This record gives sequence, C-alpha cells and structure tokens, in this order.
Amino acid sequence: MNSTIKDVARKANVSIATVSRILNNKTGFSEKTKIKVLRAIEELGYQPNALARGLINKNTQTIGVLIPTVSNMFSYEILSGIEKHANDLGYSVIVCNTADDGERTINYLQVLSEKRVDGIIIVSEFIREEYYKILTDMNVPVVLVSSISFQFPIPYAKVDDRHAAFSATDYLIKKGHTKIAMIAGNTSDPIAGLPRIEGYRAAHHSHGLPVNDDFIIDCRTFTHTAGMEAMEEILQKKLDVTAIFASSDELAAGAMSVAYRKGIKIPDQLSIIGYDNTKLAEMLIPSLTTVAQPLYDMGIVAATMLFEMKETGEVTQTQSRIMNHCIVERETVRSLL
Amino acid sequence: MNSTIKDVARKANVSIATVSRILNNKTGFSEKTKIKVLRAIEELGYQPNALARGLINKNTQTIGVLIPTVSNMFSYEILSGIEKHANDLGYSVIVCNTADDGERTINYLQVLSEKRVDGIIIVSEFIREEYYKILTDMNVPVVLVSSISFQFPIPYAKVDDRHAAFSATDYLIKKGHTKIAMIAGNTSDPIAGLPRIEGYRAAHHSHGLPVNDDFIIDCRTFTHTAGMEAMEEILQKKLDVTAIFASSDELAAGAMSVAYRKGIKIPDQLSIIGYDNTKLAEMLIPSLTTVAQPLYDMGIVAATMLFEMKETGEVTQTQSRIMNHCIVERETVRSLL
DNA sequence: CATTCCAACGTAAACGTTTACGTTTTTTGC
DNA sequence: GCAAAAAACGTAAACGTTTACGTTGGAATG
Repeated sequence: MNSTIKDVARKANVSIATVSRILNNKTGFSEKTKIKVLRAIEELGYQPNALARGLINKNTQTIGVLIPTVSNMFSYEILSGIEKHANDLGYSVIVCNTADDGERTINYLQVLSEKRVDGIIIVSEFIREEYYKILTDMNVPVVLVSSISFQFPIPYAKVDDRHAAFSATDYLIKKGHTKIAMIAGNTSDPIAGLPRIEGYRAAHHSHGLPVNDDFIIDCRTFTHTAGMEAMEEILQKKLDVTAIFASSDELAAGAMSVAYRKGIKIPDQLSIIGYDNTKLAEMLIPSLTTVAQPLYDMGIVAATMLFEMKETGEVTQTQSRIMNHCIVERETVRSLL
Repeated sequence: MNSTIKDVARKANVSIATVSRILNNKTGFSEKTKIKVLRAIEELGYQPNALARGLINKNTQTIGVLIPTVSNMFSYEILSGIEKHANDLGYSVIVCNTADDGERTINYLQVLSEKRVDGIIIVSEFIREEYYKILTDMNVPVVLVSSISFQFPIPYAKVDDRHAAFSATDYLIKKGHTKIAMIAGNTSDPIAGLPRIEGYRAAHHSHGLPVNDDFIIDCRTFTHTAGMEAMEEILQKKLDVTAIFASSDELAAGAMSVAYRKGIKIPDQLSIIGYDNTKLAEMLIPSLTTVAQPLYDMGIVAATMLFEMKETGEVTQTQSRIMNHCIVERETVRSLL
C-alpha cells in the first residue's frame, strides 16, 4: 500500500507519465503496455494518492455538509440524500455538526477551507456575515437546504414554509376546526419560525377566521421536550382548542405524549398535525398526520445543484428550487363535519 | 484565498521555511518576525493547504466512518458521538452509507484508502474477508462499533448483547411474566441476532422456565415495518403471551402500533420492552421501557480507541471495550405481581 | 580580542501526482 | 524504400507544503 506510481512505473518498465496516462485513460499508450501496467498495479496493490492528485488538479472530490443538530431525524434524512447523490457522482462527504454554535461553525468552515473541499451544503442554518465572508473567500459552490438567506445570494432548496403552513392550517379548517393552536417552534427564527406563523395566520384570514395570539405558543426550539412544555402551557392556560398545528413532528410528538398522560384522546378530543414527515411521524401511535417535506429529495436536489454549479463554474448563481410539500393523512386529525 | 505560503513569505520578507515554522509553532524565529508574518497572513487571508500538508506529513486529520442504514436513529447517535470526539481532536469525518451493500462498501473502502484517511470506524457491520484485506493494506487503525469480528482481530466497542438480552428478559420475568415472545430481528445475524436470542434463552433457564421456540419471531431486519409484521404474526398465531422482548426500539414501535390498531392496551394487556434506547423510545406513547446501549458514548469511546491506536502506532491491538447496558424503565412494562 | 555557541534564518529536496513539451518509434502514403 | 505524419513514450516542472542541513550574525566565554 505504500507503493507509488513510481514503483508501478519501474515494475512495468515504463515512465510514470505513461502510468498516469493509463490511470486517467487519456490517449498515448498501446494496448500492450496498458496490460503490462495494469498487471503491475495489481501486483503491487497500488492505490493512487488522492492528496497528490488533489494538489495538482485542484479538486478533492469531497464536499462538506454543515448540519445543526444530530438528535434530529430531520437533518439526517437530508444528509442521507446528499450522501447518496454525492457518492453516486464519486464524491465523499465530510459531516460537520455545528450544534448551532457559531464558533464551531466558523471553525468547521476554516477546516473545510483548508481541506479544499469542492463545495459546501448548509442545512437549516442562518448564514451570518462571518460565514459568508469565509465562504466567498473559498470560492466554491455553496447551497442551502431547508434554509434561505435574505442577506446573501446563495441558492437554496427548500419548501415554501409559509405556503406549507397555510396548507396545514387550511386542512384543519376544512375539517371543521376553528379553534386551532399553533406550537410554533422558535418564533424569532426568520426561516423556519415566522413564515409558518404567517401561513397559519393567512389560512385563518382566507376563511374569515380571527386569530387569537394566545393560541400561538413560542417554544424556542423544535424538540420533543419543547412540544411537551408547549402542550402543558396549552392545558394550563385552558385554551379552548380542538386542534393543534405543530411546527415539527417532534413538537407534535411531545404534545401528544402530554395529552396521553392527561387522558386526552387523539384525535377524538384533540386533533394534531405535524410538520416534516420524518420517520417518527409514521412510528407514532396514533400515526401522525403531517405536512411532508421531501427531505431525502431535498438532499438529492441540493447535491445536484451543487455539482451543477461546479460544472458550469458558476459559483454564485444557480436556480433555487422550491420543493413541493403535501399533506400526509394519517390518524391524528378528526373531521368535525 | 489562492495565496500560498510563498506569497506570505514574500510579503513578510522571509523564507517559506520561516513561515512554516511559525505556522507549526516550532522554534527558530524571533518574536519580531512572527508578528510580521502573522500580519502578512492576516492581510492575504492565507489558509494553509491541507492537501500539501497531508502529502508530506502522511496524515490527513480525517477519518472515515462506515454506517449501514440511514433511516436508523441508532446509527446516527453513534455517528454523532464519533463526530463530536473527532472534531474535538481536530479531525474531520467522512461518512459512508454502505446501505448493507458489499459492492458499495468495498468502493467506499477504496476511496477512503485513496484519500489516505487516518483511521476507520465501522458501525454494526459484518467484516468480510475482502474488507479486511483492504483494511490491512491500508495500515491504519480500525475499530468496530456495536459489532465484532470473530474472524479478524479488530478491536471493538459494544455492549454484551447476550448479557443485555438476558437482563431484559430477566427483568420481564421478575415482573411476573412467564409467557414472553421475542421479536428477534435477524436471527441469522451472528452479531446482533443470535446473542440476543441466547440471552433470552439463558434468562428463561436461569429461572427454570421452558422456552417455546414458536415464541421467537424471526424478521430478517430490525425496522419498524418488520416489527409490525412480527406483531401480526404473533396475533395471527394466537400466541399466548403477556410480554414481548423486541431486539430494537423500532421493532418494538412497530409491534406497539399494531397492538394499538387491534385495541390491545399496552402495558395493561401486553408488556413490551425494547432495545437500544434511541430517542424514539422516549417519544413513543406510552414511552418505551428498553435496554439502553450508550450509543453516543459508544461513538466517543470508539473514536478514543482509534486515536489511541494512532498515537501508539499500534494499528492492530488495543483493548476492546464492553460498554455497560442498563434497563430504562418507562411505561410499557406492567408488573404481574 | 579570538573563539565558541546558539538563535535566527535561508536553501533545497522531498511528498506523489499531472501534464506540457520533447523525443523516439511506428505507421502511412507514394 | 523513404519522407512525413501519427502514435507511443519519456523528461521535467509544477502543485504547496515540511524539514534536514547549511549559513549568518551576534552574544557569551575565556
């Protein structure tokens, strides 16, 4: 395994240039020498050194992926899509779990920069100015997944959150619900928080329904425990609701478990709809009706965009993609009609 | 960003050797030149090229992780532990989703070999001879997580599956259950399958209880749907059981959802205990009693072992680690006493 | 003041590739 | 059979680092 192209060349009685030509199937060698070289490679167990290759070719066949949380099924379905498509095209992916920590993120970007990755995909993360500076300095394609930057021109693949939240709320309303609480995740999050609240509001308006701000529960995160706390808040405040729209499946699951403990039957006494359609949604009992983001596909699409940009050399501009969402009807929403 | 150490040297009026010395804080330069060079680096936005470094230092500060399935929370809690510890020590991790596909796995190993990763962690995967050949040729540390090889001397970090399964079954028996089914996952899997069945058997024996082979359900995988099918089989066969031990949380979740649909109350009419203690276990309703593998810690420990091996240069031998398991009592097991 | 020593640097080779350019050999055309 | 063209191959520079070794100059020593 320590053998180099030089060893191969010596063993096959040719120059390293010829070996290189054969390895990269260029022209300029005869069939005879080709098999001679191939045999030498075989016998030595030679593996080309990707570092040396990358150094001279200025590409590493490697991309970096920044993901905030790991406990989150959400991120990993996306990652899985990215990894799949990258691998299909001969790229490796380096995962970086930013843990929503700015310092860490910057450090990761630095490392990815030093490692000369060919591109970067950033999953549901707000792009700070510091990040953007590093990214532009790197001069490689970048794409956002399930996120968007209003400040910087970075292409993205995401669903229309406002629209999706509208659909979810509209769905509940059409099932006869008029008193709908929203477990909103982080309301100060301009990407995954606010637009969904807007959608919730807009759906009410479109049906001529008032919205009661007390019905919108802010929990600064999208986790299971946050969902539990939100549900407890709803119960404690004795909000008079027949349905809940939760900003993530985990939030919904948390709410459901509290409801279960309090003896509230879902969907008989309370309907609930989630967001994301992670694997969790189908595993819950009862299984969770939810608005589906095509997470895996979003990963694929993001990777596709990235490599497209790399091909064309257009590091900054490519067409962003709004992915389709849809409602997956399961067992947690009851019709009041 | 295209600036090299040469540019820095020129700008600071020193040789590249001096710049290198400063970058790697070796000795042999004055404080004065240090700040001069540091300023030049700052102004140029210079980033050292990890490829060139790796080429000459023969290390890449990168490790590879092979994981079978992605849909599986299990794998990712481990990955998360690995990534955390690797990053803390200045390493990047390349993820490779083998998808239980031998071809793919070999291809991944080849790529990791070409990229000259400093070590490889393999998560719950059987080590074929072909893999092992590539691995030894690479001459880097390898460690297994949640797996073991009887054939090859590769250190591992895992729980004692037999013992853990024993504990789970024993727990049920001590709660007064005597008619216990086992949803066994893949029974022909010598690593995660058989030992757990042995544990199940041993617990029965230790209490003088007979085991009915019909009570052991083989479903060739550890997924949610497999759990559903297994539960349906149990019901269809009208097995007279009061409790179920499932070989994974997902299996348990699948079984629970079928039970729910059939109107079987858990734990009132049927107790169930899972395996793994993934996040799923606490999100289920009712929350799942399960035997916990310290997945995140297993990731950490595996990484620790890997880097230890790298330090000591002992590529093959290091102490394997049997991780502690424990029963996490939640809501799905009822005492019959 | 001459010698020694050491800190502070510079030079150049090495890591393992790719590739432009030059050289040799073979093929083609007449 | 010979010139020309094409194919096959070799040489060496380049990619961006690290580092062994050599050089310089000033401080310390006697």
